[in-house]
Amino acid sequence: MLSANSVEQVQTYNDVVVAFEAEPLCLQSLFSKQPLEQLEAGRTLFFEGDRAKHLFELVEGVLRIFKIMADGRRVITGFFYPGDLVGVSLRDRYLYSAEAVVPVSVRRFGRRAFEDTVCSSPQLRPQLLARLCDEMATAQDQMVLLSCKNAEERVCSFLLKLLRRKQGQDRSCSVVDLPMTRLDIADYLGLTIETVSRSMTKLTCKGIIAPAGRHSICIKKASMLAHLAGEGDECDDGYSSVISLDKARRRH
Amino acid sequence: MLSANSVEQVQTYNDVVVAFEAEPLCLQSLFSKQPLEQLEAGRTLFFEGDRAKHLFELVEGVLRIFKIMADGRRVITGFFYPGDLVGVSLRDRYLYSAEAVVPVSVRRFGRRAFEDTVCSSPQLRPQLLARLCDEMATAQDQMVLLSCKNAEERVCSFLLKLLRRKQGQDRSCSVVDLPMTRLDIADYLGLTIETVSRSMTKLTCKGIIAPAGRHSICIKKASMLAHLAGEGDECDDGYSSVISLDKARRRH
DNA sequence: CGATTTATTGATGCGAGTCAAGACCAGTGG
DNA sequence: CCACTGGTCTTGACTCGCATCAATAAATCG
Repeated sequence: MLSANSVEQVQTYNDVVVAFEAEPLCLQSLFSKQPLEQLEAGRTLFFEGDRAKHLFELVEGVLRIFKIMADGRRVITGFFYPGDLVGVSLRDRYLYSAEAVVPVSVRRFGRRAFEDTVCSSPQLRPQLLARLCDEMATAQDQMVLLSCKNAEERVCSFLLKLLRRKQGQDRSCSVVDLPMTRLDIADYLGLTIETVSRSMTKLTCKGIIAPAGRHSICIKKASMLAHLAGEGDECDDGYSSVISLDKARRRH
Repeated sequence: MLSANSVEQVQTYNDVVVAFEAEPLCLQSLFSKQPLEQLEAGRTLFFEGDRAKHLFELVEGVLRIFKIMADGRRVITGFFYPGDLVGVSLRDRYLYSAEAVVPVSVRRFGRRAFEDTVCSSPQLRPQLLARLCDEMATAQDQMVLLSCKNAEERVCSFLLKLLRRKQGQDRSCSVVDLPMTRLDIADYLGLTIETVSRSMTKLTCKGIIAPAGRHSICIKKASMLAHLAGEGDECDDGYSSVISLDKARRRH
């Protein structure tokens, strides 16, 4: 298995060179020749605190990324979906644990080799930076959500994010699936399962969503969802921020 | 002013070359020859959404980093202190606004030049990655705080962080100053000023802290503070996380 | 010194957590 | 096929922490 890995490694490096000359190279292509690894639902890919020897490309399935607090509470800091790279933002140890929500397949790549390859390529370097910045932006969005959105807004934000991801690949499809459990969603949104459940019931009553089995829902009114998510017209320019300083100091 | 800047730029590049050959080079040294810029308290360094043309080294003072939501609410995602680099985790636009909490002095550096210089230096590259990972780790800690800590734990965590920063430079000094207002603290911790105030009063009554003027406090019992912050023995190994899954599903 | 901003303290209400019961599923095996 | 079982989800009743509203008190500044 180890020797097989070495062979793959060489092939990958060849690919890099070829791609470097001809086609536009992307970070994922580094992984493309690595063998697929399967992980059944509920299994752990790596633990928080473990030495971070590898990065992973998630090929299929969904991962949950979480920390366990001293008192046993779990905080899910994110979900990863096919195409995502897991572990780009780490030093020598994993900052979090990663578990398979559903059966998962990943490709593995040595962190050191990854960094070396990326750093030596003027094409890949900015892509790595961009990835990190995206992660950072996502983390900040989550902080905003946790700081000052109420239960309904949180659930709407979550559903909206899933919808947009779905529509990125298949426009005009408004059925999103929720592979994770209610407990996963609750731990991600900083709520309890009961509150998540109640919020979704409320949205169903309003006709904004319609349940389609336990692990998928149909978005009936995406615009309403966006409105309720509190992500309305993101007025991010300087003037608006100055103006709004004397406005609402309310929390909910 | 512009021409003066250009001259400084050249000197900086010379420095880079010299340092590259001789002494251990750090990211801050890139800024060392840039002119100091002053910013009075309350002034904005840059706005969320502006084109990110520069990075900044904070030389003196404190910055608050925040986003304004559509309804006018403000979320402070972090504070920056002397020695910090502002803007390392950004694409082409600032993700947040930055304001001076107190009079501030910064050095400015072109983002493009910064990235080019850093990427071409094998010494600086890992430092940049490390910075980004630190930012990411900080953001995740904040997400944990916002997800499942109560008011008192949040305030304790905040004070503890300030204490540790202080002790990093001056051990055995237990008086930390709070240059920011209660409103800043509240917007950072996802609370209201009243709750922040009440929490600190409670800590005072317990003899854990003692107010020393409005903008500084004395930490009487650092260990108690750490305990109340809920950051006790961070049991981060894999086994503990498995064990604790069936434990407490409580939030406060 | 008053004027204004900022912080503290108190009274009250609401949103979400908690506790508990029941519904809706898979599976599994009789 | 149905009964049984363990797990997940929903719904209801109640509680409590923190937000809200309001009134002082303390600090800062012209």
